[in-house]
Amino acid sequence: MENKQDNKSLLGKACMEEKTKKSNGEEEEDRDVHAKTQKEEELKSAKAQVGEIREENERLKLLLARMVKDYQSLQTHFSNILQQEEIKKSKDRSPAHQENEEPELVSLSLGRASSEPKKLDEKKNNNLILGKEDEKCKEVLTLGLDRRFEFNSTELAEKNPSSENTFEELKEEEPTDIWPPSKILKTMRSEDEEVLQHTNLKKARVSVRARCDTPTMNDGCQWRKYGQKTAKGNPCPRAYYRCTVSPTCPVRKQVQRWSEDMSILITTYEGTHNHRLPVSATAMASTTSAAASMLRCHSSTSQPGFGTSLSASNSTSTSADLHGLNFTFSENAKPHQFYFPNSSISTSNSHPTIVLDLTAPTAFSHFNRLTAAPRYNSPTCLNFSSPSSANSFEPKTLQTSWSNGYSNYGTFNSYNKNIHVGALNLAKQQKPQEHINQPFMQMNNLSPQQSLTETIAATTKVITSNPSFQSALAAAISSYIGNGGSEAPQNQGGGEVSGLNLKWGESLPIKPADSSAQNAIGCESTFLNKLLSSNNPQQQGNLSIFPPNSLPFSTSRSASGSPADGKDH
DNA sequence: CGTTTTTGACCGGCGC
DNA sequence: GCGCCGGTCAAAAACG
Repeated sequence: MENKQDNKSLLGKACMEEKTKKSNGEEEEDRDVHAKTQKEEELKSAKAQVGEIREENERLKLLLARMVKDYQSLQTHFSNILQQEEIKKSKDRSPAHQENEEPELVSLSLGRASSEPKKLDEKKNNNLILGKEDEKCKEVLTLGLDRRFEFNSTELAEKNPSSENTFEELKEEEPTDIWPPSKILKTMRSEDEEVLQHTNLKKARVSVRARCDTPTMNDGCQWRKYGQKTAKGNPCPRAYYRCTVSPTCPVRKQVQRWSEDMSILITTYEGTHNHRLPVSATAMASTTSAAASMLRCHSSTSQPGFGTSLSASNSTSTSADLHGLNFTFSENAKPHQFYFPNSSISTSNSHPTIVLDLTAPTAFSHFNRLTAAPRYNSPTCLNFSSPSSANSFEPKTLQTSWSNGYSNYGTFNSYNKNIHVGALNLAKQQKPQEHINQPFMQMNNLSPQQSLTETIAATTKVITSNPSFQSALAAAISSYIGNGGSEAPQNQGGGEVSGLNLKWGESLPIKPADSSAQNAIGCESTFLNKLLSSNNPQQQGNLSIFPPNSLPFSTSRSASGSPADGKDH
């Protein structure tokens, strides 16, 4: 480079000296020098670009190396703990011993991923957890990365629509079970945890109860009915649906009218989508995922009667599976609680179930009766019937089509921006004869649409806007970003969490779920979506959310024009 | 004709 | 072991 510059200056000097000669041949020579200079500048900029790319490459390599390292350390932990478990199982464990161990198990299991009961056992000091928390957090997050790899692969597959197999192939390797890590971890947990894991393996369920005049709730996903049964204790048949967005998607849902108030539809979701969701489906998905993750937290704590809150002493960690993304985070030193509005948690069933009651306040009395019913046998019934209008995140306008899907667009006004979100359409237009419970709806004075709008917003909002939830999430993210986050590029479409400039999310082109979606409304009432919604004015019609199956802190800016998302068939 | 729904059969878990 | 029950399968029917 320097030589070239020298040459350039020499040439320029020579040029100046000989200018007086003014011969034609010399002018041509002058032009040649200019051209050379231009080429050299181009070369320079190109080299600079290459350098930047190299740097980026290095950063990515470092990130990958870190991930691999974390994975390996976890594997080491795994084998160590497995050995210790073997040794321990050979001994008879006294109940007292179990009791002593339990608090630690609680603390660890909350993070869902971690696996170090024995390590901590050695320390015999809960406070030390605080010191170890960061490390734990890293590991926890690392476990989450397993999932993120999966999602990343999805992203890759979407980036390369021609290679659709990418995701499929990876999926074959990935367990399609809802809680893949739990399978791995199962063997290395204590017996108590194994029970808990077992319940998780039995698939946590999120039951959403909402007023709905259609046979099925319009949650944005595509479902195919595969069975119907009349369950005991309810004259209304229970319909079984499976998600058909992806052929391998394990998600099922059951839909049943509540026998005591047939205007209320009970939709029970089970599983996590292993594919990208249409934007219109993210509202419900995020709600149920958050609830499910809370349920996992709940089930992984063995505190009695804590249905009203999830709390633990000293240190807690919790995980959230948002849009299929596993977030596991910890919060130190201070107990925090997650309140579930209108929700109840039941672990007495074979399947741990959390019930989100999205019926209007008017229906709340029913809900109370319901939760007292033996089937749900819930210790708790939380009233959230909404008072939270004070919440600054409350959207000024919200619409939903979960009840009928007649209106066109859901718009919420947030941060002084109108964000038009995708249509939430799920339900196909119903045939008249399918409105089996219409009379009940006619009896219902409250507009189902309105009530559902308010309640779904409130539900998600309360779950996700809980300061503890946010701070825990923010702590986890900042912890992660703090570790590797310098590599995280600036995301123009990122959202902010708890005041942290955490850039995340990915812009998803909004696309109606299908043709009928244009007549459906978007119900992006979830606080999460708002939280993660894009402030990116450049991408009209795009909404930055947690991409269902993508790297949460994606380094990719590929969102725009991704051909794969929201594709309905 | 391809896709979805219906519906009886089948299966596995659980309690007795 | 038996029966009940929830859940799934799969062939047939219905639908677009």
